[in-house]
Amino acid sequence: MPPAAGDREARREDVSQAVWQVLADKGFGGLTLRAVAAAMGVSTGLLMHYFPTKRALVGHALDLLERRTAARPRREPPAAGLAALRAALLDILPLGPADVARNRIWVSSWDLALADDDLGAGQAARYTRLRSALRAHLETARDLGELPQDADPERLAAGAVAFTHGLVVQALFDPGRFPEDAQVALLDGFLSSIAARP
Amino acid sequence: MPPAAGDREARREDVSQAVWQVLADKGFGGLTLRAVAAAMGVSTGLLMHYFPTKRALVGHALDLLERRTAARPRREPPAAGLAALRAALLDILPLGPADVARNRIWVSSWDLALADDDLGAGQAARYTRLRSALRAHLETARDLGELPQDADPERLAAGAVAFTHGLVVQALFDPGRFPEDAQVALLDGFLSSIAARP
DNA sequence: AGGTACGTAACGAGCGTTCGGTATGTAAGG
DNA sequence: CCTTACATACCGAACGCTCGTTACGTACCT
Repeated sequence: MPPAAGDREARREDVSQAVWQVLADKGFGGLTLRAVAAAMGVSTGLLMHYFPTKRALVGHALDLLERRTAARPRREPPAAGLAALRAALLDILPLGPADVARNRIWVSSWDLALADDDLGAGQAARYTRLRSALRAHLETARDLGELPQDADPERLAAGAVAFTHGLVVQALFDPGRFPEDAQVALLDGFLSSIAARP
Repeated sequence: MPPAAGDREARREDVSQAVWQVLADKGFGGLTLRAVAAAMGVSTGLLMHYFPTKRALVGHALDLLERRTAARPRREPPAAGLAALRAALLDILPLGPADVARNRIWVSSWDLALADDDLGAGQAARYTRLRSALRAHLETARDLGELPQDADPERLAAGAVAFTHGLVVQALFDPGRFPEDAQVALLDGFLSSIAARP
């Protein structure tokens, strides 16, 4: 049996965490193997021991970030429909330091994703998945009478994604102007604007 | 008198255009002086003749892109208020190839801007300027009765910027799913959702 | 013993930048 | 009008550095 067998995947996760740290700090322009190794206090040789190439190392870090994001603790939706949509969107916004770092990494990755067909397709697929998850909440909301009966859930889902991610970008660049309560107020304003009015 | 005096700034613009071309094609990760020189069919020596450093070259290209964007021909607002807001937002969306390239460059620049304090502050200032331009239209719209009387123009401006730029990002990654008419339909849906209802 | 887990050192490529050289033009001197 | 002087415009090669990657050595575990 190889020594410390089960640790191998754990080490790869450690490396990915260091990648996240460097990315959140310096962006993709400053992401070098030496910087990642320095962030871990190890040598670049270790990195190449666990990943065949830099691309694989970055790919694993982004994949793992997505899986961790999907599996992270979420807000309990207090009710179905619009309340659940609100909870899902609040989970996206950069309201805490961890969310800021996560969003920063995704926004930074767009430069690479727009130039690399594979990564670009992955990003597009992520958006499609997000829209269909939100669409479920919007369909429920419509059936509950929280939306106009003629509302188009797919279009509203795309709009909700647009609004939320556009807010993410503004908040990342100007956190002073978009503190937690300002982001929540903007989101609530958007949600009440799409809601059916009495 | 120096020979061909007035041409100097024109050459710097030529270089900046080549920078745009490389950025739209390969992103910041592929932006090298050799790539820019190759796109112009000149040597890297020429680039250093007109710019002291790569950072200055990139800075000039982004500055010039912003000025060109501000001075580009715009849609005639058919009326004041919401119609003017609609025209302004349509001018932002990637509805044609030129707008796609321009937006692609800005989105790509976010990786650099999030890591560089100067560029980040510039991006934040751009957002502030855009919001206040849109706020003017929203104030007019409110005064015209197109919005609820208690509408908050600054908050709505931030929301409109968020919606529009979030849509830009989705459209860049999935142009097949967001053709021109889909983007316009989404925008019109957003605008009618914030409008006062009869 | 032998395979795993590293560290250390080095390689070749590509980067931003520097340097010397050449061509071209204007400006001044005779 | 021709010559000299000098700045500008640009090229091609090269420098020093950093990058991703490779090769090799060593310690440890089984």
